[in-house]
Amino acid sequence: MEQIKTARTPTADTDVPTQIKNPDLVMERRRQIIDSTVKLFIQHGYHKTTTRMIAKASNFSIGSLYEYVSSKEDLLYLVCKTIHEEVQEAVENALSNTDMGKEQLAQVIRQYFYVCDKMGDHILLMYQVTQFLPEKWKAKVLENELNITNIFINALSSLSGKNNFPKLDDKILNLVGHNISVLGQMWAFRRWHLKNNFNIDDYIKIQTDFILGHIF
Amino acid sequence: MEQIKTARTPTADTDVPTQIKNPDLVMERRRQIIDSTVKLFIQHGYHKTTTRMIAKASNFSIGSLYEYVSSKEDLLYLVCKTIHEEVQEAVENALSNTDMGKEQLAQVIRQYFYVCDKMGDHILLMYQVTQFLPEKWKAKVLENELNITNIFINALSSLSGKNNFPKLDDKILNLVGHNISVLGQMWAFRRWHLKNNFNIDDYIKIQTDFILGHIF
DNA sequence: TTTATATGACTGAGCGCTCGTTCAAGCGCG
DNA sequence: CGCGCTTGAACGAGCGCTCAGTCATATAAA
Repeated sequence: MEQIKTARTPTADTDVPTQIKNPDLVMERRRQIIDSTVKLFIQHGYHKTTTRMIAKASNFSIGSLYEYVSSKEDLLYLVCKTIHEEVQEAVENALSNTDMGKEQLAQVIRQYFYVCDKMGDHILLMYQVTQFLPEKWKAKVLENELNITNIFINALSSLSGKNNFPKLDDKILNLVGHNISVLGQMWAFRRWHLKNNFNIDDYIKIQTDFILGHIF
Repeated sequence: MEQIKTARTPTADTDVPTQIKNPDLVMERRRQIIDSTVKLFIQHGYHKTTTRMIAKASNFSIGSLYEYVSSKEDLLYLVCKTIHEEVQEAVENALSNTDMGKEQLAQVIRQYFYVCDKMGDHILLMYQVTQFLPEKWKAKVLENELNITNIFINALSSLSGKNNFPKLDDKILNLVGHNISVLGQMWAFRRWHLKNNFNIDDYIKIQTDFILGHIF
């Protein structure tokens, strides 16, 4: 089975317009802005965070904020994109160049679940906030989400039929990939219950057994 | 393992205050209001749905609306509660009185997944909207969510160690119950991708294999 | 070096508008 | 009349976003 391409996003955010001429300045300032905005969105949610709060937290005037970003919705998109980039990078780092085996897959899962633990607030934020994106941005964000899931699907399919693993249908591999994605995120969005009963290592152990149990 | 109690909610909504004296009238009118509100929330989301829209859709004046419900947030709570009641009832109906076996569990899962399919919009709404509840209501809603999950956990534990099924740790059963819950909901909140690749029966088949594969 | 001019990042008062909520007045029935 | 219920105009807090203006710095001319 051929690998699904994961479209890599350019580091520059050319898709969101700005009034400022100097591109380096745009990068730097947007960093500041996005960082403060993520914190505020996590703390107060999207709607209760005002553009004035964002400006203040990033040490700008509102006017200045709107030189770097053309609307609150565009800013939301930048936030989502940044979070996805961070998750994707972390998971890709867990992929070794060595052949994929059962143990390597477990490693990737572990790494991903650790990211979900570390970035729990961010994952929750994504779930809460995607709905407010205008359609054009929403499509991009779902594409990014799919890119991450595809990492798992590719990992799975690269060991399907190899060694002593059964050759599995693409549909099944696809769905299992999604399951891995979602079971990681579940640690974030059900933490109100899970954290009372498990620590992250318990969770990883049981879920890895759960996932691998079926297939092998 | 003893069954976890699923606290049954009273049908009357005594927790949300009203100005109207006649309780039957309150029940009837609130039904109307909640029904229209669910539709509007699904269509436009919580914030873009105005109280005026709600009033108009339920054939009330805004003033009247506020006689039956004390705030938009309270109304949101009633909506969430109603949705949970509907899901819970449907799943409980799938529980037969006969002893739980592998096939019975599969039936419960199937029934639940069908509910998730039918109520996809509602499930999505719950995910989008819980965050806007004031703390006191949020706790209640999460409790209701847990009640539904506990149905699965109880079903699982009632066949743990029986017949030729392995005796499993409570922690594992607990987590698998949550997995069933979430994998059902996943059909709703990832439908933007899943519906392109599966129909609900494919989905149920593969996911049931996935879930049962680990345990037995 | 000094002076004039141009550039563009930055400022914040304020505009236009929306929305949740209230309340004084009205209505119909016993 | 009194009571229960209904009405919708009015309120005012709060929001995203704009734009006329300031000021530090770069460049050009004298």
